Amino acid sequence: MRQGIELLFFAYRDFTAEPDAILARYGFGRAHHRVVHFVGRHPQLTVSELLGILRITKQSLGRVLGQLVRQGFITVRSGSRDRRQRLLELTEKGCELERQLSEPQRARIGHAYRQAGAAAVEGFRKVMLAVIAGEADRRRFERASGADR
Amino acid sequence: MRQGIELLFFAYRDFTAEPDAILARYGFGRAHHRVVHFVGRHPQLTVSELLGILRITKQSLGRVLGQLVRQGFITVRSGSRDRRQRLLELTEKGCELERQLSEPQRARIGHAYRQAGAAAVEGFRKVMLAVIAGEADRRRFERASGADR
DNA sequence: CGAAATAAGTCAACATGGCTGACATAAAAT
DNA sequence: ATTTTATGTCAGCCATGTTGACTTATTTCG
Repeated sequence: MRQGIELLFFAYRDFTAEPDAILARYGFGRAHHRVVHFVGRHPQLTVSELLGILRITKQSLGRVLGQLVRQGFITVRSGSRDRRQRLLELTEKGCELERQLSEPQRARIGHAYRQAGAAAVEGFRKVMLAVIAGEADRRRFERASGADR
Repeated sequence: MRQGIELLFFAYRDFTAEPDAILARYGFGRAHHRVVHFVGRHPQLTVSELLGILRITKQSLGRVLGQLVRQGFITVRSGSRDRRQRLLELTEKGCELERQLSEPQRARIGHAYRQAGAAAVEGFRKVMLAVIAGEADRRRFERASGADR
């Protein structure tokens, strides 16, 4: 039980260390990474959806999102169905940043998956899903999910 | 692959949410939790060992550790073998705090383990261990480990 | 023994990224 | 026409990370 707690601590610590080093070169932090990641995975994500995922305040998000938009990593356009919404998308530059940041993480996870084997990965997914609190968040991970968001 | 990345993000986010709320009642933050956790798990831990685990600077640790010591959650005494070392231990009050903080995490992990089953837990452990970068850190998780540190 | 290395602590200053609270604007919904 | 919703923004606070400089006590090593 307590081992599980520590596994999460150490894994997360090492999992974030490499991207953090890359982010520092851009003058960015972990918060920027999270935004770039989720906008990359879900093009046309709205601000409030992003707030719901990150569980931070509008003001906290505003700071990092503003920097990413002003520096040309993310584009914003109004929704057509609801013109109040801002639909977020990565620019080419943003995609490149996302690739760079996720590269070490994909390598680390890929290595871990190969090392552990397919059956272990299955178990890993099961446990991690059960750790996640909300049914809504768990649904993001449904198999062969074509439907985003 | 990218799912694995997100699983770690969501699991860690939910995993830390409940203790954070408890910590706020003490005027503490996540950093205090980490110190209390590792001192609890490894009585007589030294300052430099703790620094190695947390991967933060002496100054950052000094702040939170100082608060915990001054407020009577942790005791410090000099090592007998090496009198430069400070051996850290939880007080009764510190143990109580540790129990309180770990309670929701133990519940969450316990629930996830039961939900997923023993085989899945085995796989979870395998993958998580392979995500952890350092051989030394992985050794902390050896089976039936009686030997600490 | 004396010099160098090590464990720990401290001061100061700075950055990131959380937070609250208050308020503004545009668009949609009622 | 009013209210609600989505978003943005200003100001200020706090926790926790950072670098750099320097001190003290103790151990280790030539």
